[in-house]
Amino acid sequence: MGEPRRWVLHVDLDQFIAAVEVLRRPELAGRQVVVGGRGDPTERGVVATASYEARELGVGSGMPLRVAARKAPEAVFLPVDHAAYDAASAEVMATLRALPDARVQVLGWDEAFVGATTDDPEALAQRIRADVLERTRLHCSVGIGDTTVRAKIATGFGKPRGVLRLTRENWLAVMGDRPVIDLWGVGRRISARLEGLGIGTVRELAHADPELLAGEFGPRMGPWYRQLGRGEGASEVDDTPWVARGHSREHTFQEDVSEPEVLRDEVRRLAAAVLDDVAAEGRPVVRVGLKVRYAPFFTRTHGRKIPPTSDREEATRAWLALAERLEPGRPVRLLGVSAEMAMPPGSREGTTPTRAAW
DNA sequence: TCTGGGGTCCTAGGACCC
DNA sequence: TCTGGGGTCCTAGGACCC
Repeated sequence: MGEPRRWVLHVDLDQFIAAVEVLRRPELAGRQVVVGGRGDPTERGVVATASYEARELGVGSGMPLRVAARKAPEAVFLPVDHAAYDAASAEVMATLRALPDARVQVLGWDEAFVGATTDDPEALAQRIRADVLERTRLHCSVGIGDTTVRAKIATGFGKPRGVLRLTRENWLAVMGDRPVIDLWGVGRRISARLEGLGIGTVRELAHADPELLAGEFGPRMGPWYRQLGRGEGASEVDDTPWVARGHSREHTFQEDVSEPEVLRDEVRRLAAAVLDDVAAEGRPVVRVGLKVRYAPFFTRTHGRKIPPTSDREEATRAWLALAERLEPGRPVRLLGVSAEMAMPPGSREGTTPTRAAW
């Protein structure tokens, strides 16, 4: 047991979206459930979450719905229901905040770090699992670590409904021989570039030449990847309120669109939704962006800094001006509209690169 | 297989200025 | 004339996460 000390716990709900859907439709328990898009597997869209039963057939997050339907023809397909997940998530986070002397840093709908001082982190983890289950009827897994990075990785080994501890002492024993892509923050591309440097495992990354990494990835990301390989990072949970940098909306057309007037209407529609989100923050727009994905799948972005404005007409004109840059007649698959807002004075700037995910 | 939507941050390169 | 060096701002694109 030992002396009380600081711990980071990472709480992650098990198949969160699918679990929320099953809660309100108990008849779906034990069935193959796939949530994504508008719930129509003949449409353009991807899987948000699949139940474990569907995963057994090879259905996974990010997979096109049409592919999922081929792999799991018997599955129940449901539309994404943001409001329902928002509500369930709020209950989970409230449960965590009710823990005594705990700092809570929300990472997403179904994830949070909890910082606490205890001599028995496993007992705390089990209490969290019990509290969350009692209050929300949702199961979760908990990773225990001496850094946020290790806690986050530990959760994956605990799933489902489990608890695992990962610290400086056992990090390399557990992770050393695994491929770097298992690290949080290393994806397919970075993994391939590391492979090109002869770095394939977490242990090799942990011991890699810092100069080599800086040369390949730059002065910030190079050192950051080496730190990741060592499981190092923040050891304290940051529970200061998060200030959104921006808002965006995008839409994939069910069929490609070439008509300029249809595209302009879509820009106006997306802009209105973005401006609603921006208005809720009460900060002016300082930069506008337009994203276009031409058929079959070629994406471009256009952006422009603008004089700070909270005027809807003015902002909308800025987006429509960007839309003038669309290539006339070229079939468009997706349009997106984004806004960056002025940061309030004294607000926290980004800390580490993986802050990106939060 | 045919590829959503909402975020965040990093990097490279050009423009511009002294 | 055959061309510096550094800093800052801006834009586009890349990568990652849930």
